[in-house]
Amino acid sequence: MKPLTHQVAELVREAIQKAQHAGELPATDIPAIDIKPPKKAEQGDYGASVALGLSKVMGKPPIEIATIIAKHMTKPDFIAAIEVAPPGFVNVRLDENWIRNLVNILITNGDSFGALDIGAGKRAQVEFLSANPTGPITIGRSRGAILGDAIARVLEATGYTVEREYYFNNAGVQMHNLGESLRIRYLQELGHTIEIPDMEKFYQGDYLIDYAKDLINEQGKALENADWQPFKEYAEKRMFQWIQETCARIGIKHDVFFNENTLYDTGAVWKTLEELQKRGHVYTSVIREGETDEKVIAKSANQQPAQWFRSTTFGDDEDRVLVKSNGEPTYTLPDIAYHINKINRGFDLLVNILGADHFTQAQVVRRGVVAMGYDPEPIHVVHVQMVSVVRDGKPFKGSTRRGIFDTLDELIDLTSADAIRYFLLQRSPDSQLKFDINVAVSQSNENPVYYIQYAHVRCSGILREADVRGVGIDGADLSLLGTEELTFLRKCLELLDIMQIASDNLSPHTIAFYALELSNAFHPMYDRVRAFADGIDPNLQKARLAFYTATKAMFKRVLDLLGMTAPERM
RNA sequence: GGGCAUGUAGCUCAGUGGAUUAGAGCAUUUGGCUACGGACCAAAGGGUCGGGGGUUCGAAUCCCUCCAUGCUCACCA
Repeated sequence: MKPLTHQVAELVREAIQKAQHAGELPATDIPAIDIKPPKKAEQGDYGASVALGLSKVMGKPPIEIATIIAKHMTKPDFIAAIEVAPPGFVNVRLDENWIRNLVNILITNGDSFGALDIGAGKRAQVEFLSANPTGPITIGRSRGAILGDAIARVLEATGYTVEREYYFNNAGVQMHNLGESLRIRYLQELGHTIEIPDMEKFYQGDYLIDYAKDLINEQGKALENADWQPFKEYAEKRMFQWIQETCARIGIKHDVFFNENTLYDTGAVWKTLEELQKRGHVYTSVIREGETDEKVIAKSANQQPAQWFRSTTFGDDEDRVLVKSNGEPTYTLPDIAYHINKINRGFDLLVNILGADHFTQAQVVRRGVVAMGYDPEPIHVVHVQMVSVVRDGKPFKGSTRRGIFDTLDELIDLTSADAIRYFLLQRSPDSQLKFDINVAVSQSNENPVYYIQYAHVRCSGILREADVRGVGIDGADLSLLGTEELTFLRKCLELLDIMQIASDNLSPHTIAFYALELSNAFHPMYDRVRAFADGIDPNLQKARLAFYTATKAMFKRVLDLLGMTAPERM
């Protein structure tokens, strides 16, 4: 199903075209038609303001244009009435029995309600959390992790076949240092007196002491004379286990772990360089072309030449180094190769979640992709702003365990996976985020997570009661549902528009907001629309039970889309 | 200094050209439990949409400018 706003827009467009053919409206271009719910409910369900904009080009008063449009509009089964309102709106009223039928749709297919076909037949990849396995997931990274997963869920719901990918590098200096750090811990645990060398490079995390003990349990002294490599491999294995365990706790699972090394093994990195050279976008020089800073010039006088990407051709402020003077590539080169690899895997949409601090790098890579002759259009980079954690009104300082700061694990322990997912998804990625631990753990009306889940719990309560009383919903007469229920069902219908927006803009926070609005529509109604009131008509009771069955499915669906649980009891 | 982003109610934030009145949650004030779970509900107060210009019939939304805040401008990874 398409969002009704889109269907109505299409009806309006067709009506204008028909009127133009009939000579009742001048043959002008038709602008994009925006359909919005009017401010006041009594003005209808959807309104089009297109006549106001057309007034000038068509040389007619808006009200006249609106009247002509309304006259030519066809009326599908979901529309009860088409009306014209000053100064020139075309308003549409939905058919109430059609709305009531949403109850049946939700009961039978609630778990796919709001699904769209935007991405039907298309493949999307979402790359997120790509962190080198040198430590546990930090709070800082968790926002991107949860956003990436939520975007993947949105894309799945809007028809895409989605792969979640984790890109990592296990061959760099950091991993060498990690291996070396574990080696030192291992030797220390065996009783050797080893000084911790360079504090800058040494990984201080106490977990390495635990790993060293485990390693001794498994292999004894066998590695006493080994170099850093087996330690690096062991640390990496453990670290990935840890990262994946943390991910599992919060509902995240990657389909593909892509090792940067494969880009070297297959020669892709150097092929990328050759291709860029062939295309004339690379030069060899000790210094950036056009460098004017005398300090930089003086400093580089004795250096070996490096290979530069002339990214300024593609709008960059300055050219970037691809291969350092020591012959090693910078991250830019394998990053470009990686993106080419992704494009060649045939995805229609490539989403990449990065911190705001990676903005420049992402731009360089994009320019590299263009320089390689590829269309960068499928690549969408979402940058997330910082998240700061607050407890008791003060910046949160993580665990006192040495070397492990601000882990996502600790935050899950302190709060809950549901709370973290909701609070991190609640805001637009563009806005900086304050995560207040006190609010996230509070079991009160400060906490929207409980407010939303409580709606599901209340529905469950009603259905439990129905079970006890042996009342079923078969043959429910939905025409008995009143305005309160209809208001809620109209709200349910909005999910289709929300999904469209969330998918188009890669913005799951709209769903988080919607979940709160839906709860806001639910609770007042729950108070008044009772299924077990004294002396209630059995037919009305049955209709309302069907309605609450649908309502429960609706909350389950929305919570699913956010990756949150829908509890039966709290 | 350049780039990107942000600035909307006391607080946290939605809202990327339309309906005489700019929304939500929390907080504040007032009222409501013999009910399917009160982790709830009803009502009220609270705004020069950072400042100033401009475009438009119409601007929180588009353009210019200024101010404030965050991130970023490596032969780092």
